[in-house]
Amino acid sequence: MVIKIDEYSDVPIYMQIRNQIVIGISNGDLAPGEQLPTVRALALEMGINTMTVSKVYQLLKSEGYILTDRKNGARVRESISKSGVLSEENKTELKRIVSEARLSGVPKKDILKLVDEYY
Amino acid sequence: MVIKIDEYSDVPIYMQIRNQIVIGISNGDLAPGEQLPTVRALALEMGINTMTVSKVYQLLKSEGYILTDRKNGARVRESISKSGVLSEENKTELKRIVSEARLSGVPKKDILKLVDEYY
DNA sequence: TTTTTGTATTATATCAAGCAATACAAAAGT
DNA sequence: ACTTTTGTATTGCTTGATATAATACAAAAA
Repeated sequence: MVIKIDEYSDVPIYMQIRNQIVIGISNGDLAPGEQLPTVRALALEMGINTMTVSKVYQLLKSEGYILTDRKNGARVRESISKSGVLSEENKTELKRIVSEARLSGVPKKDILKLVDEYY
Repeated sequence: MVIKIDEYSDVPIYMQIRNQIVIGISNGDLAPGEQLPTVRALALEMGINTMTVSKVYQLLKSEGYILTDRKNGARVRESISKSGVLSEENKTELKRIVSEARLSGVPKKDILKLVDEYY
C-alpha cells in the first residue's frame, strides 16, 4: 500500500498517514490481520522520523484499528469494535462539507454518489 | 445567529467561527446581504481577541463568502461564485469520514440521510 | 550473541494560534 | 471641526503542536 504525503497540506504528516491507513482498512487495501510496515521501514521509505511513525501506530492502536507488539510489529485488528454511530466531530465536519458543497453549486446527487462510491 | 466555541476541540477558534458562518449562510440563517456583527462586537460577545475575528472576516472575504468595507462592516455576499465541484480537500475529508463511519458499523443509508438532511 | 521490534528519552527547532495594546485610514454622524 | 465607528495593521509575547536528531531500552526471534 502506497502512502502519499502532501507537504503543502495543513494536515500534519502523522494525521495524513493515519487517515490513509484508516481508509486502506476500510476499503480492503489492508486486510484484517495484515502486517503493517515496521516503523523504521515506513519512516525510511517516507523520509520521515521514526518517532513520527511510531506515534501514528500508537494513535491507531488507541483508536482500536491496529495492534502492536514487539514480537510481530503492527497488524490490522481482526475485529474492530463498532459503535454504529457517527461521532459528533464527524457529523460537524460532514455538515461543513455539505454546506460548502451546496454553496459551490454542487448538486446533492453528486455528493450522495460520492458517499455511495466511498462506502 | 449564535456561534458556539468548543474550547476542547482541536479545531482553532477562528476556524470554528468561520465554519459556523459558512454553515449559517448555506442553511439560510444568514441571508444574502445580511449584516454580520462588527469585529469588536463579536469579539466582545465571545470573549476573544478582535484580531481573531478580523482574521475570520478576512478569510471569509478571501473565500468569496462575504464582503467587508470600513463603511458598512461585513455583509454576506449577494452572489457567491459557484464552481460546481467539490474541492479535492473536501473529497479527501469526505472519504475519511465515510471510511471511519463504515468501520464503525454505521449503515450507508444513515450517512446518505445525514447528507440529505444537511443539504 | 546479534538482530529486529515498538517504545522511551532528551533536546531542539519551527510554526500556528491567540492575545494584548496601540494605532491608522476612511466614512458617517453630530 | 470633532467624535465615533468601521475594518485593518503593527509589535511583541506566550503557548502548544509538530517534527526532527540522536541515543537508548526491553522483549522476542534468529
